[in-house]
Amino acid sequence: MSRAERRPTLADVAAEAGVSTALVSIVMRGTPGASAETRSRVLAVAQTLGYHPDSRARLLRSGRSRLLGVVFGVQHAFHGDLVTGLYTAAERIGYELTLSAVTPQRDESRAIAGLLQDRCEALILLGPQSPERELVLLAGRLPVVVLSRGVRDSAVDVVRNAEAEGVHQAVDHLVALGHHRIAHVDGGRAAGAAERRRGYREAMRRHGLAETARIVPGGLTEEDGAAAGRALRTDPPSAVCVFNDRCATGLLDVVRRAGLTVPGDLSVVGYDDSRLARLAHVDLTTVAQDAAVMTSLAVARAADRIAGTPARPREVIVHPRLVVRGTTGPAKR
Amino acid sequence: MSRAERRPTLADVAAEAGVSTALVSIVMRGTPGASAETRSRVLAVAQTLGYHPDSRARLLRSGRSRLLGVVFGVQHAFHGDLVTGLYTAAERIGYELTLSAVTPQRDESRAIAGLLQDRCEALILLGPQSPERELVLLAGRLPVVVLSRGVRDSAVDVVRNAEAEGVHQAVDHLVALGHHRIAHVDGGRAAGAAERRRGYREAMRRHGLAETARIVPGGLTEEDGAAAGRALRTDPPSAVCVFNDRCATGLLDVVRRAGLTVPGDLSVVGYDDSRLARLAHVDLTTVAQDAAVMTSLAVARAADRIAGTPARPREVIVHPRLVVRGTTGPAKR
DNA sequence: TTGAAAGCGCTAACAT
DNA sequence: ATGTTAGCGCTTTCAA
Repeated sequence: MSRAERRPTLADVAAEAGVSTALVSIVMRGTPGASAETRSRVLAVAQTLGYHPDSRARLLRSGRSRLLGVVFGVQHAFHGDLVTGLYTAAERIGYELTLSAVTPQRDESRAIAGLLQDRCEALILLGPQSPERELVLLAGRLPVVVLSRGVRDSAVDVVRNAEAEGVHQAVDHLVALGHHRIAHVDGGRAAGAAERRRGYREAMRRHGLAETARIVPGGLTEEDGAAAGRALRTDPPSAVCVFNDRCATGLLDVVRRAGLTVPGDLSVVGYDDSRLARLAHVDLTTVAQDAAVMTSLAVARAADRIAGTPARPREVIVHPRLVVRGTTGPAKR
Repeated sequence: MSRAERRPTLADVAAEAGVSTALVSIVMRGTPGASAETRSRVLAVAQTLGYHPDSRARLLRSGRSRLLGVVFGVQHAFHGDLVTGLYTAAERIGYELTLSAVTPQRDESRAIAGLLQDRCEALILLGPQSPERELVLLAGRLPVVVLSRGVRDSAVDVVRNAEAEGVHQAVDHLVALGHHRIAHVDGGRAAGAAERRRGYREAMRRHGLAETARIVPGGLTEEDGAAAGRALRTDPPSAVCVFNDRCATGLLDVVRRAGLTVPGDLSVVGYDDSRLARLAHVDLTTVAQDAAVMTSLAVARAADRIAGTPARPREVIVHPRLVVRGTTGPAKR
């Protein structure tokens, strides 16, 4: 199993094909300026030699990297959806993605530092935790687009959801089904939680239900949802809007084990439209964030900033939509 | 917010500090060969100029990238754990990681091609789907370490779990609790499923329970588990070993809604010890794969291959262990 | 301890 | 359509 001693270079291909390196370069990049005959011969040689261009040398020479750095949370399921969309969007406009994960042992600044060394032309940060001043500092060095988090400073571009609006839709839906005692299990200090909480209060007030509004401490995880479910057992409302899908499934599990039926005794709405919610046996009514739209906006914005195109508005709001499934139904009597 | 026109280079720092670029290079790398005085002056200049070395140029010149390419599935929760471990292990021995994701729109060969362009020195593939011959071809170009999948060809290094052994432990545990009618919900054609199925058969035979062995078609997802749960409802066994944790939670959901108690009426064992299993309200007895061990082995193996150190055995087997939680209990009467 | 000079593999300007 | 030449920013001999 002999491994090639040295990877073949442009020069090797050129020598083998009997042409100049410049010509091989032209062929490899698919740029016009080579005869069809030469093109196919060079390609054939490259193929047999197992030649692959060295992107580092390429980028070093051309001065640009056409690289978009992405910081994501390796735990975070929704980030998976976003990364998927980012790849697609970046490819469409001729950019590559460099991924840098945040893990329990590798914090955000480490992840970012790695990308800076790679000479990314812009950074796309998914729900970053860094303090705002660090993001602003970073934005002084290169374009920064933040997803799923608000940033006040004008140096940073933002693409995010109209969080409150999603909750409005959820509450409207529940009210239309005849519910009045609608509770909200919140997300604590998680990104977006404050806004969703506000959305809940607004919607309840708008329906004249401010009196029955009830906010239960929740969180991001199934665990948090389970705790909230236990807290609700003594005096259950007829419907509940939960911070996210994971939390909602935890809650569902607990209330069902307590003997309540869903949506008979309790209607439940999640948030995210994660794969979890779509599972047939979960079948959770939820608020969908459009990952495809968010990511293509983010990539487009990054590209604009790199190109120096004035991009306005700085903050793009994506509108969520309610996906009605099986966990919501008419209020009893 | 003015953005720097051009990033400062080594030459800029050298000029500003009044020394040669070679000397700055020495200082920046922390290599011996510069006076303490020069060192601090150069460092100060670099600091004020906001100089960051260009890793591409650096790697191009030094001929090595010290880069390990990792292919992972964005969807796959356990891959998140593995990536976490890989970062830690790689850092320990002075390698960097380059991540390349497989998404619904971006297949494995695309992910691998990207890494090859980046001049990774070795590839670590998490549960790859590519046909074996492609992996072998790849291994002809650079060291390849495969995790969580067996590969017969001797060109590819493998780190994987003793899948069958995990199921042995699960069955032993259930038998010790007095169970006889133990079913297995399998993983179909998923990676590792055949082995786990075999492990189940072996264990049942060893306990003289070959007669009562029963394999129910399952799969990887909650959905599959739910279907298996429905299939079991008519004639439920007293215990069931499920292919993985996700599938197990789907099954749990269905059987509980059908009125069975766990572990009173039915004991359930999962596989993976995913975060899911550890949740307090799920509290699933499961078979743990040690991600930390697997990843440090994989990284060490990759480094050995890169260094040309003979690495034996080619296939490293990591032993799983049963984690007993709340979904298993004594058989009735 | 420091500097001069020669590339790493590639692309871009300019010739031919 | 093809070749020549000059670097990109850095590291690495080799000399001083």
